[in-house]
Amino acid sequence: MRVSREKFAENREKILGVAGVLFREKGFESTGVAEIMKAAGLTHGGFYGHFQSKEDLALEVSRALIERVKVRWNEIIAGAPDAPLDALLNHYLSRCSVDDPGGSCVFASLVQEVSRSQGAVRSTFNDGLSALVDILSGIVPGDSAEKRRAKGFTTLSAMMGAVILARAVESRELSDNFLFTTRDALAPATD
Amino acid sequence: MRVSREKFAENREKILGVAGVLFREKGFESTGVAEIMKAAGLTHGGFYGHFQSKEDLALEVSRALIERVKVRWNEIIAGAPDAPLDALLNHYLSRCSVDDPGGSCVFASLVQEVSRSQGAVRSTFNDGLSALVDILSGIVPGDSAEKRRAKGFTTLSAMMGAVILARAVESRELSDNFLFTTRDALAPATD
DNA sequence: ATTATCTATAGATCTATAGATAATGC
DNA sequence: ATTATCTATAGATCTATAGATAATGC
Repeated sequence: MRVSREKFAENREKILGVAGVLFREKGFESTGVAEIMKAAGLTHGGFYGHFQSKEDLALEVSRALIERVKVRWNEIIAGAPDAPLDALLNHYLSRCSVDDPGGSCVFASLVQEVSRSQGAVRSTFNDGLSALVDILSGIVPGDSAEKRRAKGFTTLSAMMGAVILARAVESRELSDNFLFTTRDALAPATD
Repeated sequence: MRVSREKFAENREKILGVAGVLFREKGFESTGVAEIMKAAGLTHGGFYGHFQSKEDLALEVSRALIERVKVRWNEIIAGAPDAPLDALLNHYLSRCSVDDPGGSCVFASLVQEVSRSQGAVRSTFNDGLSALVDILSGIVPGDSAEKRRAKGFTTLSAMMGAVILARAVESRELSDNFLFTTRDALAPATD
């Protein structure tokens, strides 16, 4: 049942897409190759025509998802020149982020698992986090470049922590508290 | 090779101890029963004389480690009545925390994995997080009880996020930045 | 003829159990 | 006699591969 070159490329994108969702929802380790291929509408064995290994797929998915976060953040910032930080916080610290891990920030789903690993995926995550600090440093308030850079680190820590904890608790009320107290604290009228 | 009742209880504690370290270092899923028993100096099959299942062990370990975090936080607070928040931040946002996951806060290692699960372990984590918010609400500055409670949520988010990100990055410099900018931001001279 | 996919399976895990072994404690 | 541990293994995963199948594209 061979398939055209075009369809082959399409299948590859399909695998990357479903893997991106499943990895974020269930973690790298809990998501099997067979499960990914089934979700893509293909058979298990066909996977190895597209990727050398599961690790290879994990790396490509990580790169794509991290790039997507950066692009999205920059779009939101460009779209709200008057209050870029507020816009970004409203986007990131939202119930959407918390309730749809499969479609949201890859770091908020997978940092801990990746922290325990070594290799290319971890390096990619490292570079991605560094890039997010840089983006934040450019939009936070602060008297000096040094202070703004420090605020980049604290802002990312608070954002990530809030989403992670908002996902961990079971009641909507507690979850909302983590999200919205952090959003309000990071985007005060005066700073 | 039967063993005395006393030794049996000792072996159980040993299993709980090594499992606590291994779970925090490698995650629940990546740590096998055989590996735990080997680290405890016992054989694989003997495990099921002590615990009904791996899940049962995970629950007992989670309860013990969460209790330990609460006790430790309260000790630190009681030991520094003049500046309890500073003392707690110095303890939590330290290189020790970051470099020794096997001996540190169970949430900073396992929240994400537990968030993806359901059942008793997740409920235990939920209650533990709620308790930590309560502890923090009691020591943060603030004009009203409501503001202090809000600050409890933001403080926990920032603390947890900083340690998690400090573990994720590869360079000592980036890691220190997450830790110490957050520590300084949460414990300002004036607030 | 080439090649993308499928079927089937090897080999390496992992959790859990069954039955044997041997020391404790009545 | 009871019971904590050990040996051995069942049964269910999971990644990766080998060989067959069948449609594309020269």
